[in-house]
Amino acid sequence: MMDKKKQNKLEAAGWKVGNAEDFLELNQVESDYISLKMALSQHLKTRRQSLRLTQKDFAGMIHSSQSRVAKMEAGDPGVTLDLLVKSLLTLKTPKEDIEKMLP
Amino acid sequence: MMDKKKQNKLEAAGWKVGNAEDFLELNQVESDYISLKMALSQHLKTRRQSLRLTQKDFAGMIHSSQSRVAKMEAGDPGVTLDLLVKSLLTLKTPKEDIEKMLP
DNA sequence: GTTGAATATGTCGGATTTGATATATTTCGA
DNA sequence: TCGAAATATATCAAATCCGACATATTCAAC
Repeated sequence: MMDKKKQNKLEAAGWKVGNAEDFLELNQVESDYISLKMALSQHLKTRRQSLRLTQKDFAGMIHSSQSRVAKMEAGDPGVTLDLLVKSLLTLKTPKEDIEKMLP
Repeated sequence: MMDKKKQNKLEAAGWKVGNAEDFLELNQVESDYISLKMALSQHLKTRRQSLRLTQKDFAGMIHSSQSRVAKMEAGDPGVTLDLLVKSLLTLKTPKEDIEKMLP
């Protein structure tokens, strides 16, 4: 439960609590998170293509399946950052490329 | 199954297949992935502390529990990048801080 | 040393993500 | 246009991750 003491502590740290602002903060996080995933999936697709790999070939490299690679590249919500990051690491994506995608 | 045609295609793209090198590549990815998670969890801990938030308070901010926050900060393997990234975004971690953690 | 707050550790049922499979659709060279 | 390769979409059981809770341990103030 959100008591006054806790609320004061959070507000002292600069956080709005208990009102509509809370929603906005969360939506901003969610929005950034989704944008990041989208950027990673887009980059994965173009990088795989530039390496002339089929989805099936790449799936083999990460011990997954063609259909899951397709979902990754389509920005399917049911794909984790973990899988996307591991995929980009497998394709030796340059650090600078990943930096550009950060929100 | 790994036929010769596919193998040639992968090797043309610079990938070693079918031998011990495959293991080394995968281990490198896994190693980078784990290092990244560790760096993120460490940073989460120090950032939360610098904001003078208890694990319980922060758990409330991300609608999670104190024990899960503890696991995040301890680098528990059963914590996803997704949760760590959302946490850092919630704490408005500067982009530059995240860039420093990339492998 | 006692006490209480903060953090760590273990467990669990439910929810989500996974690789696999089947199949539909698109792409593209012959 | 035809056919095959590539990609997209749907479904599923198994594996993984989640928040929640209980409890143990650490830490700091007194």
